[in-house]
Amino acid sequence: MQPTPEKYVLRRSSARRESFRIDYRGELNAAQYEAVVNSEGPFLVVAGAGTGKTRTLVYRVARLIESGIEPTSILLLTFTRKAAGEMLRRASLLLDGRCDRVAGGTFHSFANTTLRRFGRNVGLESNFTILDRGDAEDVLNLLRADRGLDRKERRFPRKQTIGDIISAGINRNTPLGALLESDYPHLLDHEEDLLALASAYATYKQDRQLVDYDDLLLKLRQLLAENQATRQHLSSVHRYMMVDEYQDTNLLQADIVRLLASEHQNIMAVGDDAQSIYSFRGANFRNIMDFPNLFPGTRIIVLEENYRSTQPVLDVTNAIIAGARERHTKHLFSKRSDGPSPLVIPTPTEALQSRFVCQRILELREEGTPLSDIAVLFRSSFHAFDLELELTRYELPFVKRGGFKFIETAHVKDALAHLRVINNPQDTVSWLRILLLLDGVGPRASEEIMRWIKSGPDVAQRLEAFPRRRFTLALQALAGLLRRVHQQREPEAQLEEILRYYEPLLKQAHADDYPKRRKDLDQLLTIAARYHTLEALLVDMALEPPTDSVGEVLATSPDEGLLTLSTIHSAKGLEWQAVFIIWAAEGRFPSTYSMRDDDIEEERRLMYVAATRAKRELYVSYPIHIFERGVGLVMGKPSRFIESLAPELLRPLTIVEESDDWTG
DNA sequence: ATAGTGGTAGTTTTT
DNA sequence: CTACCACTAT
Repeated sequence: MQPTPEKYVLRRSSARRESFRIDYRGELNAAQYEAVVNSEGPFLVVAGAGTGKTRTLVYRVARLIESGIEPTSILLLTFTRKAAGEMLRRASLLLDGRCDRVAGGTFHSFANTTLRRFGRNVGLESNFTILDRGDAEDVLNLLRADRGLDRKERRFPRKQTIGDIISAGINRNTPLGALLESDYPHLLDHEEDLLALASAYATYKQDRQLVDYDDLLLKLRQLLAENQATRQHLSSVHRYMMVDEYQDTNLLQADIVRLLASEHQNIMAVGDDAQSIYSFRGANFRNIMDFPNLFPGTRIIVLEENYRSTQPVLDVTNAIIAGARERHTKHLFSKRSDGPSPLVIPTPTEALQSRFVCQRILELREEGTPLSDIAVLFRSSFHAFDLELELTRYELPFVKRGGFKFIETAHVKDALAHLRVINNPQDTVSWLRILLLLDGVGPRASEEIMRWIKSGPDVAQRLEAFPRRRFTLALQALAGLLRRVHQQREPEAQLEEILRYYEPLLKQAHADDYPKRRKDLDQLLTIAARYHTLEALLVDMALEPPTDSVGEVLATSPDEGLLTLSTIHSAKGLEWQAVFIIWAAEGRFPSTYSMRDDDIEEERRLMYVAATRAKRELYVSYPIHIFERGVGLVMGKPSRFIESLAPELLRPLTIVEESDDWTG
């Protein structure tokens, strides 16, 4: 063991300290200030909802740069890339354009760029392909069939379940056997097959330069753990690290953080245990409390003054979280005491719930709240279907975030598959998609063709030379396409070639709804036009696919901003003047699928996240009569999270329909 | 080996 | 409602 030399830190002279352009002391409260001006060593900032967490991070970035630190040596890991971009944009406004040069993004996007550069050390070429969840399931399905597991007497779990299990094992750092015992005891019979399948899956990907979401993190950790030189290099490059939303990171991500900070320990984690809502991705709200164990000597800063919401709103959110089984760490308070009482609105039916929301939004707009400052939040994407129709009738323009992803529709995946094999000819997942589109080609023939093209360098040439006459015409057309695409430089032009080839196939397969699908492809073309390399396009489609879908009335009123409809998960970190939470009914929220103890606790935190999005007005509604498919009309019960709240906190509002006759 | 049909079970949240 | 399975006809 080498003795580590003791360090003596030279402080910046006070003359230098006076020269900061930003008045940090004046613009931040004491706790925020402490988090902003301390740059050396590990910090944990426990920041309640609306306590200026983002503000703190933004000012800290500015402060670091103003202190003379190279922007590129700062790494800001956030939950979405959008969040990182937003923060850096704000920092740039605050200070100057240097802030744009800060490295920022999600764990996954950071892993992606790092592995493209240094992945060779863990067996990855720079052109690896990222599999999304659907692709991963396709592979699992294939392997399951190969092993005859689909034909067993005792039914083997569905591909989605298999994917869940394998992914959970990785993200929770738990061996499959233990995981089955604790979470899937009914599948213990299949333990051996599942283990074999998991390892076959890993080999399959490794052999073809395929990487799923979990692999991005797994390989990055492996790289950092096994390759000392790379770890030291990366750690020295990223001398100042910040991790946002730490409560939603998992053990694998914690490992990565620990390794990345190994050279300097300059790491600030920011989060709120009460807002941990991603356990299905392996996050555990206790992880954030483990941070000081990961980094001995961690200083903890707690932000408790809420700047977002009025006290009446906070009283409700505090009451919601007070019902949690485990105590959380903070009690929020606000200086904004004025404001209307939050309301709970039982509506006779779902249709009336939608009408109530629309009508109240119209009133809010007349009272001067722009649509862009109003949001409707829900547990699950489909809860908003009825409301979407009603909003269209009321001509209220909206964006919907979360839920449906056009990237996952079959036709978009088909088109992208053609681009993907250009980038990585070993991408058999995409080859399979492409080949199955051809007339008379099924799984067997695809398999044969893929084997055939693998054994030669020029794919197009091999396709044309495939010996079975039956497929010659189709394969020649495909080969021609590949050649034309290769001649194009811009992703947009490449995609145009592909669509010219793919359109007839699409028309044939989906004669009925062809126009609708064609519109999605036009959308894809518009997106592709924003990119100048194929790789960048494909990476973004995998890691940050477009999730906003815009309501149809958009065209009529582009200027006045859009109302936001959002799942609560996608609303994380955002805020609005007025927030509606719909479908706050037992069975929907909490969802029927989340009735186990741990799950219920997370559902409660989810309700907390939803309610804390509101600055001033909060409306919680649920239908009394619910039409349940297959069952008929049932009585809706208010969500347990709001039912127990005192009427002084959450004032009940009764819906009365205007009667038709005016006689009386 | 593939394509088409008919019946049935499952139906959240996201990188 | 749709994705998935089993089955049948080509």
